[in-house]
Amino acid sequence: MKRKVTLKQIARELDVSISTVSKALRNSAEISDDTKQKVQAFAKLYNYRPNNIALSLKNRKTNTIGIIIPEIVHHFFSKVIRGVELVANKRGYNVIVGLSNESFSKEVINMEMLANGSIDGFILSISKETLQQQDYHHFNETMSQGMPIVMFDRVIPEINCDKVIVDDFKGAKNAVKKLVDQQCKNIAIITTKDYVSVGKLRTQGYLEALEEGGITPKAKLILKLEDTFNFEEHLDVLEKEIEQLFKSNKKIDGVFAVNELYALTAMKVARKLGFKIPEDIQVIGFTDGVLSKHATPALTTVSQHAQQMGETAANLLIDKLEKDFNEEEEEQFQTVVIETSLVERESTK
Amino acid sequence: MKRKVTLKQIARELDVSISTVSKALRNSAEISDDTKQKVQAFAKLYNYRPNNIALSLKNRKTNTIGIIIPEIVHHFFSKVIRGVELVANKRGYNVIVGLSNESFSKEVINMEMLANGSIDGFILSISKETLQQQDYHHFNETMSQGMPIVMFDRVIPEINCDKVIVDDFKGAKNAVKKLVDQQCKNIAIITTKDYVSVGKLRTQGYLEALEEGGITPKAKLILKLEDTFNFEEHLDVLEKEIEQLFKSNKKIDGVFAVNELYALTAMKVARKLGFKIPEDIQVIGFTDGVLSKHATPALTTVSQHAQQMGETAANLLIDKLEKDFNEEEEEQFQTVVIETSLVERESTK
DNA sequence: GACTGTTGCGAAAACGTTTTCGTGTTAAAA
DNA sequence: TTTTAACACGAAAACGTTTTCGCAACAGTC
Repeated sequence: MKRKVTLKQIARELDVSISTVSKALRNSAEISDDTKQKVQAFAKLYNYRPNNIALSLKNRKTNTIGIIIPEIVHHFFSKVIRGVELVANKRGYNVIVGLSNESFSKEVINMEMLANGSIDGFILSISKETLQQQDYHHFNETMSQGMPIVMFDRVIPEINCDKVIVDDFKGAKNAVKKLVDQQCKNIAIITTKDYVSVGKLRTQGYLEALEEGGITPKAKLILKLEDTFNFEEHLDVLEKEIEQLFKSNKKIDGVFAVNELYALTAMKVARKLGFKIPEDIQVIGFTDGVLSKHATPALTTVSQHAQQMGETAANLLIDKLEKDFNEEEEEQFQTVVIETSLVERESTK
Repeated sequence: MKRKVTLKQIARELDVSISTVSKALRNSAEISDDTKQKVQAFAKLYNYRPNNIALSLKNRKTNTIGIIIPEIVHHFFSKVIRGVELVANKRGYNVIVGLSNESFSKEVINMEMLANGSIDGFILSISKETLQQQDYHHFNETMSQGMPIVMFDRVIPEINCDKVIVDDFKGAKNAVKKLVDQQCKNIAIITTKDYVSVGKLRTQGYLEALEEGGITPKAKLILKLEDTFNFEEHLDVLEKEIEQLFKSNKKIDGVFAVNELYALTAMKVARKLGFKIPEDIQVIGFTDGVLSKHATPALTTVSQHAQQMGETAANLLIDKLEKDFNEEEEEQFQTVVIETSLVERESTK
């Protein structure tokens, strides 16, 4: 087991100084061709590679970006990571992943763990618990120490940083508009409580689409679910909630759900109750997931272009990291809005 | 924007030496209580945290582990990551993710990028291209430099390292046995070409289950697909292949598919051809995915316990990293086999 | 022969830590 | 008073780089 070879070892072997080795390897004009050849040959033979950690320390730059997400077993988030990794790698960066597991304290711990020199900047999506508690000190502290943050999807208006979001309002509005155009008269929405910003925005989109379609929204048709509850593990609870919705509103002919699971479950319940999709009830979901594509019938959804979000976030962050800080002209933050698109499949006419 | 405070700055402010600050913060007995208090108070005020990079350099230990996977937008792999992250975090490690995208060269590049000091060890699953080319020099080189590797799922017998695998053979055999027990007489398998080790093993399990059930395997019922082809993007091709299988074998009454996509598509095609599931044809998949659970009918699958694989791999790696290397008693490698379990849902009787 | 310029290389600092060892001061023991 | 021991702290090395600067040796110019 041979240890990794260092400049010092090469220097000792060849009886030159460390500086000479370093310069020879970087092809400095200071070094004679003879010496260069000797050193380079030796380095190649022993497969020398500069130690990243030493470089990071010297350059005060790790070329690594941290991404903190609430959950990784989730199509949306894993696609975002893919996007981040893609551009990060292309631009010479590594990606270090932290999972908050939707918990405030894990989010804080993860960020503190990485903020002490391990990375150059963050890309993150805020955990539900943090959103609820509205405690954002860790974001502000991190930024005040000169570490840039790019937030995506779940963001907070009050925080000053780059953001990549989807036009939740417009996406939802278009989806519901589609239902209205298809002659749906009683369109229900299955959404989350309002503290989840995306849920709130999508609900607003729903309301506006209805109004523009000349339909008066009815409170009975709006099902707001507690999003902290883990429905994936307790599908039956979700089913009951939705069944209740259908049973007390027999005339529902359209459903807009703010995520994949809600939409799928809605279809399942509807089918159980004897409705045909899309003949009796049309359903649209909101997601970037794989379930929709393979569902029966395949689910029409609002696509969020998760990978593109990841790519955009990574580019934003790296741009900021590599920007020349001589130009001290008041730091500017951007919010990039990714357009959603409606992927029409079989659950709508 | 205040820079992160360092020992040196604290030392200068308080007019003591760097050593004293360092010792005071670690509560060394060498330092007087007075000085300790002074230093600790100051450090707290300025929110001092030791720089991880400097520590890594000093300790020649990064407390970071690298995980290289072929694809992240994939339930199995993201669950593995979750498992890895869980125990890594618990044991004080960070996780850095590299995606090979099933490509040999990206796998090599990613590993080289991380092997130069950025991490302490690897957890990885081999890309398809690497498996095909059978070029494993990068694994051997990495290990010969003293960096441990733990492989999971897609492994190579010839390589000496810790491994975490699923009992593909047994899992497949049990699944097919279940079909046999359910009186299926013409059981087809949809699998991959043999260079994918897991595909091969699962096929063997299928064969043995048939033989034990007194059924003679028929070549016509074995569909081996080229796994490098991206079926997720070209579902129609996959459908045609499977449709061909059904059409030339009208008496098929059971299907065992080595992954989720194949199984789901088989169900879809079968339904299209007028078969009822599970009445006419029973289907079992192999996976840890989410599609199976939400399919209609819900798919019976062999669960791989992906998260557990990740946890096991992480523990194996960290154990090795933290093992006292004084005991030079011939390094031992383990292969941990995770038991699969059959999750029975609606696609079987 | 004295100056200038070029070439080729090494010493040392710096990045931020931890840790070993040395040392000056003071108090206790002889 | 002298010796010893305890105490409190600082200097310096080390981890592996890069880079600035200084300097010796030599060649060329006047």
